[in-house]
Amino acid sequence: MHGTPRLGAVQNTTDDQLHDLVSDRLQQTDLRYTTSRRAIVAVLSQSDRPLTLPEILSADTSLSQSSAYRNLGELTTAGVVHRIVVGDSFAHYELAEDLSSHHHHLVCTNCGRIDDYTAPATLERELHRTLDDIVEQTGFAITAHRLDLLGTCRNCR
Amino acid sequence: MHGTPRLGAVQNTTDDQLHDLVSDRLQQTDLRYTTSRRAIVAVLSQSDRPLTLPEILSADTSLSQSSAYRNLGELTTAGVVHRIVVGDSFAHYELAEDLSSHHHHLVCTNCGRIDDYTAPATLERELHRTLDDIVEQTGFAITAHRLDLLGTCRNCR
DNA sequence: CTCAGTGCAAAGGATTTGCATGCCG
DNA sequence: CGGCATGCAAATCCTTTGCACTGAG
Repeated sequence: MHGTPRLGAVQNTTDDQLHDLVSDRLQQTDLRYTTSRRAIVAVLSQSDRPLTLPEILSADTSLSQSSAYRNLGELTTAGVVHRIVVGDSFAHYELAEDLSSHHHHLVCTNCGRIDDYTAPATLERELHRTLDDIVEQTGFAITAHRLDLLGTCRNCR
Repeated sequence: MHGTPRLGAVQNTTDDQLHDLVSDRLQQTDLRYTTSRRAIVAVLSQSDRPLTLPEILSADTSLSQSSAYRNLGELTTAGVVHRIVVGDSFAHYELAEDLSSHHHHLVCTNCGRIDDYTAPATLERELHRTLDDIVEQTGFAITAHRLDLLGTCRNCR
């Protein structure tokens, strides 16, 4: 995002590079990169949209619910995973932006599905300009922005 | 928002105008504009930021929890109230945009507080241009957008 | 061996709902 | 009077946590 990118951030990684990077990041907090944590990261990296816990579990049936929740929590703390909360029902999880790429979300207000989309550079540029202004105007220290587009997805129309 | 504004939308209403408008909108679904519903609307209209249920209850101690939840739900269905879900913990509620004005939110990731802010016209213009593009590119029917700025509020710094 | 990780089952917490009562139209 | 509204208490449901067990280093 704006500001200094995290050390080791990458845009296009191979699977191996991704896992090495995650492994490093976990070790900084004395966390092991276990089989199930690796499985979660693999599932998320193979998806083109944020997934719910049930979706993650059914993508890899070897995972157990409570550990998946626990590991998602730790991966989130370690800056590997990003948690998205939209409505009620399940939260969505995706890889952190610096392990994937900067993007925004299309949120279906009918079924809750979330898709990724990348905003045009012109918009992002204008956005960043505005963010700088706001930092000056308000006492707010902005660390991230989120541009969600709400509507009805193709399936629900 | 973009598209046709709802009939009866206003930017600057007196309290009376607001309540009349809400009353009309409720009657269209055979809902009465009762004392407690009016109280909720009054609390929200007097706030310059979205409020949680505990905040609403403490702003008007005559309200009871379950009825407040139920009424907020009905007001939301009737298009009078907008529900904002950010993290876990409590949801936030505000008057619908066409009863207040188009704005976005500064979300404190530390204490959960949400403040309103109005984006510059240039940004909104660019944003709308992008939205139109996206509607064409994806099968997504966009009904609203949400630009949240995440960071740390003045109190938490 | 040690200590983090796992998984089951139980607990938590915001929100919803069943139901008997109250009250507006 | 009839039906929506209310409020208490109980139920829901996603998520977290306690605890005993397992496994990697």
